[in-house]
Amino acid sequence: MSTGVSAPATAEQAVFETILRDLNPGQRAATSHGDTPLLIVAGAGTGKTATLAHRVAYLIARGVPPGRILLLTFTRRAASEMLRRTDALLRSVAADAEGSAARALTDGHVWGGTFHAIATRLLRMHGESIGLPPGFTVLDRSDAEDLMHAVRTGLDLGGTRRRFPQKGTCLDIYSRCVNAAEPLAHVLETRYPWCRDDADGLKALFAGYVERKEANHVLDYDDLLLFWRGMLADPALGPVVRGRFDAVLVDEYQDTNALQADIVALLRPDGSGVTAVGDDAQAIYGFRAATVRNILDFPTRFPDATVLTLERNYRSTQPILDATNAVISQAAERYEKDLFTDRQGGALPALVTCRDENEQADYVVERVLGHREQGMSLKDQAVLFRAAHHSAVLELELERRGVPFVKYGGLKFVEMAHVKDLVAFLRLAENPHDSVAALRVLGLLPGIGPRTAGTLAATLAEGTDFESWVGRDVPSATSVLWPDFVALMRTLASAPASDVAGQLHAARAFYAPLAEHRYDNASARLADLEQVEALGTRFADRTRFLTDLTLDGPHWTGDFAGPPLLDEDYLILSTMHSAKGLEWRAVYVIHAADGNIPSDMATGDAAEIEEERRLFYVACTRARDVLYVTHPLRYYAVGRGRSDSYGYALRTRFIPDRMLPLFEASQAAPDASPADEAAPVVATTASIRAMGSAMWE
DNA sequence: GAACGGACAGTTTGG
DNA sequence: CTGTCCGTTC
Repeated sequence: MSTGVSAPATAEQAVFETILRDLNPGQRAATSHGDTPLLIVAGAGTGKTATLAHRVAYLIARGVPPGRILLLTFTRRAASEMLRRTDALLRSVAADAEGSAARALTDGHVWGGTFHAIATRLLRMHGESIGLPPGFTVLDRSDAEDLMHAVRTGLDLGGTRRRFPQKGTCLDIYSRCVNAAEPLAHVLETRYPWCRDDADGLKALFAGYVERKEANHVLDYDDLLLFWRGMLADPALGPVVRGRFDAVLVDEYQDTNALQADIVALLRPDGSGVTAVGDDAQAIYGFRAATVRNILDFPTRFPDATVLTLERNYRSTQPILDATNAVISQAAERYEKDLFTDRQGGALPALVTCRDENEQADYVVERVLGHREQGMSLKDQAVLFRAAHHSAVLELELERRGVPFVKYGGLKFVEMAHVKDLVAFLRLAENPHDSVAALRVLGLLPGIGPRTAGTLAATLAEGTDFESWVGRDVPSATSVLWPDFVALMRTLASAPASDVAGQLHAARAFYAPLAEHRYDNASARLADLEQVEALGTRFADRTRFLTDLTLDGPHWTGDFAGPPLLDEDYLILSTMHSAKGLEWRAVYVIHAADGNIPSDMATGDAAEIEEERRLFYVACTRARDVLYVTHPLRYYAVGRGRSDSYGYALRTRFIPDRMLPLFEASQAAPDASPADEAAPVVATTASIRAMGSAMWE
């Protein structure tokens, strides 16, 4: 106990008390837990983010320097949210405390970010000692596919004669092997049985891919983790990297993979200072080799681990919780958790049947505007769906009615072809060995196809600058532009790295006429490029710009050409995956039909269906006050042209009939003609035509 | 031989 | 809307 007169001790006590003040007993225990390994199993809405933020604050108050705390999250959005809360907490604590204590609390920065972003930072600092080129650049998913494709073509594996897995599939298989630490044969056997016969080809392909990455001075997403682990496993370098951190906190631990769990264990071999937070009921990244085993095995990996469970839900009303508890209770295996709340009031979640997608869109827009009239801003509401394209009809309706929205997930701004084109100029200037960037940029020039581009890229890679391109013999169609192009590249390569916007401007000036020739809707695309240039002004140097764009580019798409103004109100549209960790007062889960959730792309085995169930659970548990689950009965045939054929869809299997009492079931348009609803037509024009053709075939 | 333009098909989730 | 295939043009 304190001697009673020591003022600092008292002040310290006061600081701890302030940090713990607003927490419940479970959160308090987690926040103030000592140095032994800690696993917090936290149900949806139980204040997981708050607890982690408080724990970081508590560690700092206890004297751990902020710069020695590593906070690993799943998205940068989550990291900045958590750090913001930690910071606010420390500031309020510091305001009460004495001056010297206050300074210590707000001094220095916590290392916060995704595994990939932190890996990049550490590799830039220490990578050279394991032979990593200092100027390495990072390939995003589509760059990696491009490289895989180039290698496959080089090995003559992709020809039309033989069937060989698509480049995307090849990359998935490769990535699975690396992230799950499973041998190729096993991955093929268990997950890609139709590629079993291509094992030899894939091995050759992967070897070539790895070789090319090395020669190109590039790392893909998987490499970032692989090299981070490699540094930690090195007897000389490991202790150096490890020695940077006293505490490692991992959010969304259920969605980490074997490689990431290794990294955590290598950072803190005895587990001291490790805090992992997760919920096995919300594991939704199995397709990316995440494994719930990391949570389940945590106590085995760290025998002196403490496991705490948070069950008190602060987010949702009891009726919403009853429904979501029922959804997850059907899961085949899980840690029993029963979430409860004090928020007893509130309506049953709505389960709304719509005749078709258009009616669903109408219904959602009506409800959104209705809630807004009652004082719920658009930002307090979100529409969630399984796949990015599921919001297409809704987006049109929102645009038609002038409702602003921002869409998360799906094709990102930086993944659009013209944006990638522009950025590729800077990437090539940054790293002339990057053949993916080189091929992309060269391919833009008239007269240059894959072949010529390959030769030119190879010449470039022999040197370190663009001299070898000066005065080079190029196809006649290229010769007019070539000198300007080479001049541009030389300018970019020698330009001060700090002037990102200036470099983008120069590249844009060169690229604009090429884009106009290439695209029909060039003006819209050129407007996007101005946004990229504006984005560039926010970065201090080119390396950061390129890295951040690759690892965490802007996520918005939709009716905004750029980021919405902060004071503007807008509706959130998001994939269920991107909604993870977030919450809104009103949530609309649309397309809750079998085939969409569970996606018929993911009904291969029981484990996949279980993951879809958890995904649906994640979506529904985002709701605080009101939850709508809607599903159209009728889906018109997709594809080009107007087709009058359609099929029927059933309500998602995750809400079986016996769960109906937990919902308020209704029709989106109660005025529908009774005949239409009473006897649903089962025939489709397609099925009738099929019957017809069956007669004469 | 290489590039280009037109036609056509497929399209989960994400760092 | 992008990737891919194929016939035509340089």
